[in-house]
Amino acid sequence: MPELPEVEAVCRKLRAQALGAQIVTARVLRPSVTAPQSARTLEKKAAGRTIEAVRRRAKNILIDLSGGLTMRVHLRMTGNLYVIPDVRFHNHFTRAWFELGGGRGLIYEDSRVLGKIHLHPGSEIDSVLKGAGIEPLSEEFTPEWFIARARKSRQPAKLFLMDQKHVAGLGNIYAAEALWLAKIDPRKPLTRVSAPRLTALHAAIVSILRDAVESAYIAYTSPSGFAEGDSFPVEVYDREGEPCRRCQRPIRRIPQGGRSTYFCSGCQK
DNA sequence: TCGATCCTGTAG
DNA sequence: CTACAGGATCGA
Repeated sequence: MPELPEVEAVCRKLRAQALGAQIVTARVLRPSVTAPQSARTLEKKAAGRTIEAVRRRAKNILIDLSGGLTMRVHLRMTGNLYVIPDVRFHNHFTRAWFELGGGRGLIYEDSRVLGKIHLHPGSEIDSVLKGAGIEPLSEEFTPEWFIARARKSRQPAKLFLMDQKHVAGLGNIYAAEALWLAKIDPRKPLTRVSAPRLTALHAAIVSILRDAVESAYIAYTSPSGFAEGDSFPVEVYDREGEPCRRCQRPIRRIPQGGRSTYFCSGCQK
């Protein structure tokens, strides 16, 4: 579920619902979620603190707590974090819950339990996140920056986009979508892509992420409270064998870095 | 740069 | 049953 847009949407919603709330009790149902940190320590240290801010850096959700502690949540593949009216009604995929004032619940659910919840002193956060690449929706992410960076890597385009140390936040879906929009072959190193086309890729990344944040936010704000999957209109992802909407040739699926890459070999050169 | 690994659910 | 999953890390 989560790439940058979904993580951003989760943050926005948490801000609207949990800012200023106190964590009355914390409970970790699956200790592997906090490993290598101690689940009991998180339970003890989070209890009694107030949620002062909710921020996002790369795909990390940063929840600043009173007393100078920050709870860092990484959703990985199947994690989700949201508020429910009554903490007692969490489902069986819940791996940790936090009782908020008034009996509401901040729920961390994660069917595959690949995600993480870690506690850090506020002073430690910068060093923990220092490996994360540039924020693609920030002012600093310019075409010039992107072209310079792309020229330094010989990775295939798709792997470059998914490598969090370059640009933070793109995942398997939006990396493929951006390459389709910019008409770039995912196997081709960006060192061999022209500057105009890299500029197009930069623009594709920004516009896709912007749109996807809105789609994800709308999906999460839908009547059900939170939604499974958003309605962002994908052009290639999970469309193997279906016709490319530009040139009608069938979308292909190939393995790259142990993941599936979807693309159109007709118009992505 | 590839493969295995973390863990569980679901689709074919 | 097998394959695969919107992520990231580690060792060969």
